[in-house]
Amino acid sequence: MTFFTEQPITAADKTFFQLRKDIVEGDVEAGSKLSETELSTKYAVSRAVVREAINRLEASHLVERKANVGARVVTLTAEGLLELYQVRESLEGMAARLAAQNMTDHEIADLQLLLNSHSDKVQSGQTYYQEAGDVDFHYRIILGSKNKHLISMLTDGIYHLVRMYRVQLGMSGPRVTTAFDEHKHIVQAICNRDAELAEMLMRRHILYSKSSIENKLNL
Amino acid sequence: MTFFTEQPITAADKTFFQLRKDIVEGDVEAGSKLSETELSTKYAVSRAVVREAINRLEASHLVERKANVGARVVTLTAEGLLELYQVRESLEGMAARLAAQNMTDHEIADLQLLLNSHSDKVQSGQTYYQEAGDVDFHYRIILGSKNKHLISMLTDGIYHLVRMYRVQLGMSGPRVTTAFDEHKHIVQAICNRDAELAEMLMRRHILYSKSSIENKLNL
DNA sequence: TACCGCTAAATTGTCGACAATCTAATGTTT
DNA sequence: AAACATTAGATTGTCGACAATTTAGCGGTA
Repeated sequence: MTFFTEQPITAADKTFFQLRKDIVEGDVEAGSKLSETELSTKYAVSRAVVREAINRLEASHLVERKANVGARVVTLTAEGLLELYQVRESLEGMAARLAAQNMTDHEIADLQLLLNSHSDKVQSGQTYYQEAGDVDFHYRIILGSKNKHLISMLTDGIYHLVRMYRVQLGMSGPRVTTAFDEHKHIVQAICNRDAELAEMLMRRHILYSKSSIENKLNL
Repeated sequence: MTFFTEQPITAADKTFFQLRKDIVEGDVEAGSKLSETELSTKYAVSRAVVREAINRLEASHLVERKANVGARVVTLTAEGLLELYQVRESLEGMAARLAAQNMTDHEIADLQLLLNSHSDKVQSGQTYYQEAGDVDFHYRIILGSKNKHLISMLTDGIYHLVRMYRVQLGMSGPRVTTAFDEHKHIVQAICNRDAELAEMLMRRHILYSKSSIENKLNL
């Protein structure tokens, strides 16, 4: 998932996006070492751009780096999932609250349209589009918060990690049917400009989402 | 303020820390352009390490970068301050809640010792150490949350920006006397393992802190 | 005068080579 | 045999040079 707003300019951009995709989708194994020379031949660029890409991945918390030693892809653990969803619950709850205050009427109307299109797809059983739709839904609310730091922390940092857990633990999409109703209620709260309710519903929604993953993992 | 846990290894580390300090303390003006060649001569390193330092500063949200154009130090605005404290309130509130759950008894005892030493200094009117003490206080609670993502977001990202606002807007330290009492109550809540209260008190504490800055700025 | 294209200077992006550091294997000593 | 020192290989860190892009100034044209 490369968010539609960000498009690569330099070679370092392209390498970063590609490498991030490969990591999130598991083509580069979790926990594996990232050799700079190896990657530079693999992606046909110089070591300098690979280094820049790795630096950005480190800032995204997708790899960990030690000076004079190298970078490794993060490993997925149950504690990591717990910590991740703790901050996600707090941040996205806040995003929903701010979105209820700051989204324009037009943006809210668009959000409802998005939800309706999802409704059609859910009823016709197209689970394939569900994940992208879910990401899109959350993404719009995050942007709707209009808070630069919040947006950056979630879209640059947290979200790709969330996706990494989802993809690699074999959850093609979130709980399809029930999650849709939760989305609906959140949008309703935002539409009513009920900030506190929107936050609470979003927090609960993410809590459910975490439980769903945990159950499938029998942690 | 360079946190005591992080010590520079490579030249890029040193340059990053130095440049961050210069930006936060205003020696490099807010909004000014960061010329790579200029900085490389100034700090006596190659452009490559300057580029890496700038990349990290970008990840810290202290500079903004545009491809093929360059990097500029962020500008301080009233909206920026509002957005910053919104996320700070949420994140540090969360940190206090988790700290009440996850800090060891020993860590809590240490925190109380720190507070006592502050008490002495406040009574003897040593406002000079107040800011460092305040940072240290918040820093320990953040670490006490034991949540890797939360720690990283606050110490790597948010905190240096907060300090940049404080320093450049001429607030040598936070509201000395009243803030100390607030700290005391927060520690008390943590000591009682009262997570909800700790969160609430921390949020309020930060809210007051924001108001204090806003008043001094007559925004 | 205002607008457009062009050129030249300056700046950023990329590259390959060299230096510094770590790692692992080998050999040495107790 | 175990612990330590040494050394060779590989990997990361740093550097200066070149390529690509942007920016600003100049001249030309409507």
